[in-house]
Amino acid sequence: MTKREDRLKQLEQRKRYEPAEAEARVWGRWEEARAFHPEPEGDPAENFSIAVPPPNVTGELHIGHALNASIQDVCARVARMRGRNTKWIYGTDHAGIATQVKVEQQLVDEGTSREEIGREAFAERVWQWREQYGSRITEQFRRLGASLDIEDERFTMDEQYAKAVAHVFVALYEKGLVYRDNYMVNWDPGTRSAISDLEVEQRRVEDTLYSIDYPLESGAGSVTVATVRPETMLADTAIAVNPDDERYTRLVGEAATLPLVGRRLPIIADPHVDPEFGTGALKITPGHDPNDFEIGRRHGLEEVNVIGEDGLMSAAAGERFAGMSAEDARREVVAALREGDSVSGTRPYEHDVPHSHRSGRRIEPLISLQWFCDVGRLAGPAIDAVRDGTVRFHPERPWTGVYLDWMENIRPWCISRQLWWGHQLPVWYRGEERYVGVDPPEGEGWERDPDVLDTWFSSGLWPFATLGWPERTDQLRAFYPTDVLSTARDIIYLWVARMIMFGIEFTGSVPFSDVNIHSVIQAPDGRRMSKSLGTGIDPIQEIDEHGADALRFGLLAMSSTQDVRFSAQRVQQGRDLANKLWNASRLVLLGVDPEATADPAAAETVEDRWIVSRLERLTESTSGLLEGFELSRATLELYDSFWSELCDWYLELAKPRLYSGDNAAVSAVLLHALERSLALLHPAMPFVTEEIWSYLPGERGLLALASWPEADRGRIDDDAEGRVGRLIEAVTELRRYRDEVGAKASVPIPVRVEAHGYEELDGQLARLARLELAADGGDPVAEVRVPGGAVSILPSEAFDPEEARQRIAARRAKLEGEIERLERKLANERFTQRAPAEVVQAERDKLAEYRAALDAARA
RNA sequence: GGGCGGUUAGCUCAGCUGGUAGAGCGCCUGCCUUACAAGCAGGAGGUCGCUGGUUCGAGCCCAGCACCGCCCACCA
Repeated sequence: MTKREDRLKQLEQRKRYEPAEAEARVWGRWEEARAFHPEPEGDPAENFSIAVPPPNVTGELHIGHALNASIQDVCARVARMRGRNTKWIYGTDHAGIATQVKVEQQLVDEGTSREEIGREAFAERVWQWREQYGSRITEQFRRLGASLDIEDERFTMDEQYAKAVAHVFVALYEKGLVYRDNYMVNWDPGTRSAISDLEVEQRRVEDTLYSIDYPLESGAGSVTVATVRPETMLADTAIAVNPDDERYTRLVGEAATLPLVGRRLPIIADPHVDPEFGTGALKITPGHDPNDFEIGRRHGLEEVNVIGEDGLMSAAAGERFAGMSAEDARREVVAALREGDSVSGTRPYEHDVPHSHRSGRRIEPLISLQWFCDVGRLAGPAIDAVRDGTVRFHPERPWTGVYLDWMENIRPWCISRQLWWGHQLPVWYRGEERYVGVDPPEGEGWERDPDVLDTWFSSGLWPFATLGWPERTDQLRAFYPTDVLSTARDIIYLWVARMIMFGIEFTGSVPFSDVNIHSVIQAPDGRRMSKSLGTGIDPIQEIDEHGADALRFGLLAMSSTQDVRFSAQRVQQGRDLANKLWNASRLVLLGVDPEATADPAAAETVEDRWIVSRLERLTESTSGLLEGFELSRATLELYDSFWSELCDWYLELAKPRLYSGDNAAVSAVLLHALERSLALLHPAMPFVTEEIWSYLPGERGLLALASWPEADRGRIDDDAEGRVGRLIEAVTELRRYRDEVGAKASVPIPVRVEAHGYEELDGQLARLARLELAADGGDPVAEVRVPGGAVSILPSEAFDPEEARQRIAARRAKLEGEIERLERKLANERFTQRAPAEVVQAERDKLAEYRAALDAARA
């Protein structure tokens, strides 16, 4: 037995596609060939590169990662097949807060804490954690078939990467774009760190709104203010009213006395105050409220801090309250005010309150000494790049607008974090001296700033820092700028915008030209998919059950431009398609002439020309859809064409010739159709297509490295498409007739074809519709309209004539209804006069067709 | 408070520049037809959220309303 015969025997025995077994083997072949590891040759214009959004090192692949990986893999595989030197940049993110929290939890479980073991030991623990779990996500990407350059893995805390981060910080500092300032920040009591505006989320909260009377200094009564946070009154430094509020005009310039504290509070006028709210008088607490902070700076007010970074009341709160938690202080302050009879009212009050996205704790606005990045000055070129199309969002609407709106109103970014895991600031202090530099300062006595950078600061450098920037490496020269970035919408501001800003600022070019924003996949019941809710779906489990190709197909098919619910049926559809591909391939490969090779030019019949033509159209359309990132449409169209056209029609049409002695031509066409289908489906379903590819005759390399088909318009054949199209319609009509009149499946019906256009196809018509062609045979008992005429049904025992009569009556009724509708439409002068001539003509043609059909149905 | 998106067959979703609605799954009927029962053939099922408007003609355009969801926002 030759090797080839052995392979075919194997194929014959494998009646089902078993993904688990095939996938491991196929991955091995790719890896052995180092198919996804490019050499840094050529230039970015001819090469293709795409940087994966780096997952958290300690994380696991979730369904969103799986979708995004499928999308990026389609892009990478198509580019690779097009012969472009393709690099899909791989790596993970140190994910400051998220990782630190996990490791801290581990320490707590061991009965210790990060404070106890110290900063250095803590960092070591995190690195250990990474060693332990860092490879898990890589393995998961493998299972999915993602053609990442896994050999060349990066990590945002790598030494080289850290150097890039420090370099950027220092450069921005030297330009004055990074600075240290005492400013109001979002303090997260949970992580005990400042966080940026983007890490804050609003939550609906039930509070109590207290009305408090502040006596006027003049002794002439009091001013009543409203607050949900009475404990902050201890830090009040003014009372503000609206300048147009006539009730208070007289009081502006006077002062009130702060109860419990005795501080003198000037009464000031500021347009921020809404006269409609409460009494129209607002207590101003510049130290603990972002609005009041702004008002305070406008009016040069004193900034008092009564709540510390530990969440406890500070000494400035006074002896009575110092050391209490803010919550305790609230109760005590209210009690004290009540003693003084200063509380004039309370009412329940529901409003939005900022919370930490990370810890879930209520944000404590504080004035704190932090580092900021003046992104406003980096935004200009990043806005222009999107405006002029250098960077394009897909879909363009609404994301271009979303991006631009945010960028145009961008505010300073607080970049320092009071954490231990992350890029420590390259800043040192010695007394009043400050040193900022990539390398540590010379000399004794320098102390390094303990803060680390916001994780998104380092992520913002991802597309170029992964390639070795700021060194001018071969990788950078070959693959930067990258081509595509794909992500969900939730990190457009956090990540995408910052990459564009940093990319332009530091490399002089945008980091990518196309940004694909994909769906967010929700749980099947419409809730958010999340581990804590128990609504998550594990992609690896899906792969175990249905295969990677099935999951990939399902995800690509279900995603679109809007959020979608996870659809198990789509995954199943993918599994079915993989199996269908497998079995259709068995039919072809086991039946084909052993000497044959794929050749569309071998087409000898109209149906051969038809499938060749259809495949060219499919090729053209698939390429177009993929270029426009319409992956869902592309995937579903491929499914439909392969299943309905190639399998349901062409394979059935080809069978008689395939099984005849003279099957050389049909073999060549079948192999062509199979090769073309495998190539087009490979980016979406790489495993099964690669597996089948290995069974094709002849010496051939990997499908992953084969060339992407280019549509040949010269092979598009309108005549063949028209004729086979009519054949399909006729067969369907006749099958429906058979079914309706209850003809037994196994008994052919005698007929006489009285239609033109079936010259080379009447044999196929008879076979597929199970007819017996007769030249004569007496008077027909019925007629079935088919394109180009009718098929007369001759008397036989194949069905019940009464059934047939009823069917004809029903058909006549339907046709009469249609005719009436069209007649009415065409009698309407406003339609015939105003509608375009071709539309009117089309309606007339349709009417004529229906009338002819009705006429024929009289038989 | 501002903005964006959704509402189409029992379920999940398509529907490009307006010309009498599509897919998968599910359902019904008939088939183990030698690639595939994870299959084949046929079928039923929709007043396209509501109300107006523009148009010869609206799922598609305009206005308003209802419900659902998301994003942004410094009214205590």
